Amino acid sequence: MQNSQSSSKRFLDIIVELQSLIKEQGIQYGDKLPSERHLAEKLQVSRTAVREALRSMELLGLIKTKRGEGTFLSDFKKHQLVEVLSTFIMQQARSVQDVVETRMIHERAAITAVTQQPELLLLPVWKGMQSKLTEEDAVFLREDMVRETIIATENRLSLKIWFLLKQYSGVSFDVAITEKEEIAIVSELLDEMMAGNTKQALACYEQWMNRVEGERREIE
Amino acid sequence: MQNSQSSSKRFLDIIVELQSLIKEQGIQYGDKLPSERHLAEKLQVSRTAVREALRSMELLGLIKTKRGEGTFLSDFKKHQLVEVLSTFIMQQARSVQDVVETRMIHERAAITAVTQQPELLLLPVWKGMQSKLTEEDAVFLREDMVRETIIATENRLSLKIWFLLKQYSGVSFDVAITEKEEIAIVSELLDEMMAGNTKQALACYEQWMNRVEGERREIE
DNA sequence: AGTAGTCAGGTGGTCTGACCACTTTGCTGA
DNA sequence: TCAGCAAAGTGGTCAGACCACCTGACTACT
Repeated sequence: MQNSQSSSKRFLDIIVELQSLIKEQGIQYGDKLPSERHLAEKLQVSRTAVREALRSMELLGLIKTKRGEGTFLSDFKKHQLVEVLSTFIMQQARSVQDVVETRMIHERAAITAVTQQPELLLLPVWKGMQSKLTEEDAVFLREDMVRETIIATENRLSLKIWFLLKQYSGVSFDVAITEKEEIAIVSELLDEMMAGNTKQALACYEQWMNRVEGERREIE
Repeated sequence: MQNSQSSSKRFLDIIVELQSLIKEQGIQYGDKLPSERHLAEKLQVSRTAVREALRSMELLGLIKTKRGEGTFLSDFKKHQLVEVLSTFIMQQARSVQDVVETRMIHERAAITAVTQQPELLLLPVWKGMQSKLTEEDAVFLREDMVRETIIATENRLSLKIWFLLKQYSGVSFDVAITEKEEIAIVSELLDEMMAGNTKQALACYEQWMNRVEGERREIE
């Protein structure tokens, strides 16, 4: 993906050039990169500009630098990850709806996974949730409930993605639904989950989301 | 000169100092930061060093710079996004299995979404896939098939996440299943999808994955 | 021969001072 | 009054200079 802005971001161009250079020369992970001075000459920019690009890449974990020795290409997979993620971040999510929808994808998947693995239903967390439901405030319920569900799946990657999406999409779960209603729905969801009824649990979830959504429409 | 033996990464220190400075002065998202020259003087470092730190932060989306105007603290949500992302990136996914499973989460979600939206089933892509199935190699089938499905959902974020997960988990889809078998399964999956049978389509998908997985175990 | 010491060259880390391009501000003069 | 312009301030870039550190070759002594 070319960023194609009015090219005010020189150091971004340099990063791109650097990556294609790495590809061309077949530099492997752990190998040494050309020195800053050589890169500056090769790319026809100042060493300052090269360094700004390198420092950015270093902060992202793409490279590692050792004083007196040189700059080394870091691990492969981090590389790919960061590339796409950072591109996405720069371009900004096209719509908030994408973020919300993707978050819900992970939430549905967690509910499905938990209800289909009987051993996960024996975890003490669920009973704790049930008792809390009758006592406490409903404001944090959603967060706790879903988080615990995803934690139960033991997929840390999914958990992290969900976590960041949640922060990104913001939290505004206090309108358009009363606490009583929400408690009722969540309680039903929890019951269905513990009963191992995937379909019914998902239905509860959808109902819940329908009540809760719609308030975030004019955020952007 | 009070540096530095212990942590030779000056620009990292500067980032930390910058963030505490932001906190102290109560700078809000969207507010203007002190100019590079002022920061250099305040932190008792050169403007070069300040710039290296700022460029790193910019690549992470923490700040935005406008020539002739100044440097601005970026939006809150992006901030969180990047923070979590970078943490994740640094720590590395715990296991390859997480990545595979998360990828499959997105794939299942796409299949479900498409089969439940009749208008998406009218897209010409599917018929194109069907005809290709009888002609070409099966090697790229999986990739094409799944990608088109996710594209059809029009969730760009999910697509990007899937794309990076795919790269991350690597591709080794040519063993443990013959081309003929794979074509048969994919063909069935496609048929079920076009018929709008969510459940059957997902069942096909699971069957497919079961045949294809298991070969990637000793990659890492 | 083998070892310790020295030294030159390369590397990243930092700094200085100087331009450039751009925006805002405010002053000037008609 | 207000259009126009100059100055100041900002980020963007550059060249050149040190510094701290590492490596490797060379030297000199044992």
